[in-house]
Amino acid sequence: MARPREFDRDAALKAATDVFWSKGFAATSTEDLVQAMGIGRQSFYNAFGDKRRLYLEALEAYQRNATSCHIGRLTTPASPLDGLRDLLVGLIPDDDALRCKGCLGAGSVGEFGVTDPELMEMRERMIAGFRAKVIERLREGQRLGEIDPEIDIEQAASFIEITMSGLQLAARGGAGAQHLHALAAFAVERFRAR
Amino acid sequence: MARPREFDRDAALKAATDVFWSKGFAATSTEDLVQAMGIGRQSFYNAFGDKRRLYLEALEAYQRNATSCHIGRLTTPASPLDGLRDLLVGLIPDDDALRCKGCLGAGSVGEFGVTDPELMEMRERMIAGFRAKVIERLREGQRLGEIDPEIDIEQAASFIEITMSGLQLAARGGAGAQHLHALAAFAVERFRAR
DNA sequence: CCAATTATGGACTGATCAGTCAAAAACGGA
DNA sequence: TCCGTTTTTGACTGATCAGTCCATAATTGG
Repeated sequence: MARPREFDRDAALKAATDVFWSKGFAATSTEDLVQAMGIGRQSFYNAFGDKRRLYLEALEAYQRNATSCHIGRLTTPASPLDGLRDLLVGLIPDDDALRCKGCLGAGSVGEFGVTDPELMEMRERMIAGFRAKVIERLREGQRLGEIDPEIDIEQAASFIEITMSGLQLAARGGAGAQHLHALAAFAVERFRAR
Repeated sequence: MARPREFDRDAALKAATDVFWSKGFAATSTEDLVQAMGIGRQSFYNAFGDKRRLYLEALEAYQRNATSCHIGRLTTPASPLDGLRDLLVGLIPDDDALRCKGCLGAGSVGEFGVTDPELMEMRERMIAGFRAKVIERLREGQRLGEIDPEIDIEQAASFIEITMSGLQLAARGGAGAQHLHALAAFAVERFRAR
């Protein structure tokens, strides 16, 4: 029907995601973006709307992928406690350049806080399914006697969430992989029944 | 000798701190700042250098004050575990508007990551004394039998640090005061000897 | 091969950015 | 009172911001 686009939309989105991930929304210019994406300015606006829409789309895709990876690590091991440990340890890449980018989702919370309703809605939507899986695994852990039976599951789930945030912010701040891996294991160990 | 300045430098710094705290560095314009500080543009540059220097000065004062408050709460109670709980619970203001600003220090880590050596140096300088106090209190807790003797103190201190970050990021994201207070208590309870 | 449609490249927009300049104003010391 | 020093005020700078316009190019269905 018409001229097809010359660039790979997904690849461009990925490139844009990396820029937002490293620099945040406000510090990223549209010039930064079109440069990194390797496309023209008009193609940018044609394909992605505007800077804000692109950010939302990048964040959504990032979160969807991240959540899926998290759930994979959480649910793969036979032992629930192992699953929780894999979840937390897996947040922290060994590669320095990657690790010190932190988490785009956490960055978004830090940058926008409660000021953007659309972002808050996205966060809630993304967290719900993940949290349910964590709760499931925690219950299983208690049933198997791995996890302290006196622990409140809902609170434990929230605790896992803030531990994830804390780890990711520490990673963004330059903390070492080994240190953070040990810390992740330490956190999970606090749940073990004795 | 010369014309004295008409505005209160400390008050202006406080006003600027609030803007950076709410909006972050990049999203704050110098116009925002002079507006909030209630001073003229040239007075701004005379008294504070430039936007970046002002940010550094605001962050330094903020951190110094915050750290001092943290140490106060940590060390006041007779029981080390109570001190640790007061430390974490005290991070979370009841006032919604204040709480959802989160922590300027955490915001700075999120915004700049490892990209700014001067900020990293400041972070390390600020954390050192505080961390020492936490370690002291943890040791005391173990000596008194309040804290699980099998816990590694260095890791526990790091764990307290990332829990603080996690709580503050959650607060910035809009989490409720009651919820976060309970979570703070939950985290400390993971240390208790049984 | 033409018409309709979409993509592309590059110039362009007004707004806002951080920071500066120059002149007037306000003070203390002589 | 007048001088030297600093603050204040408001206009101004070039750069960069996000986003648009338009002419040209490439494609497919008819």
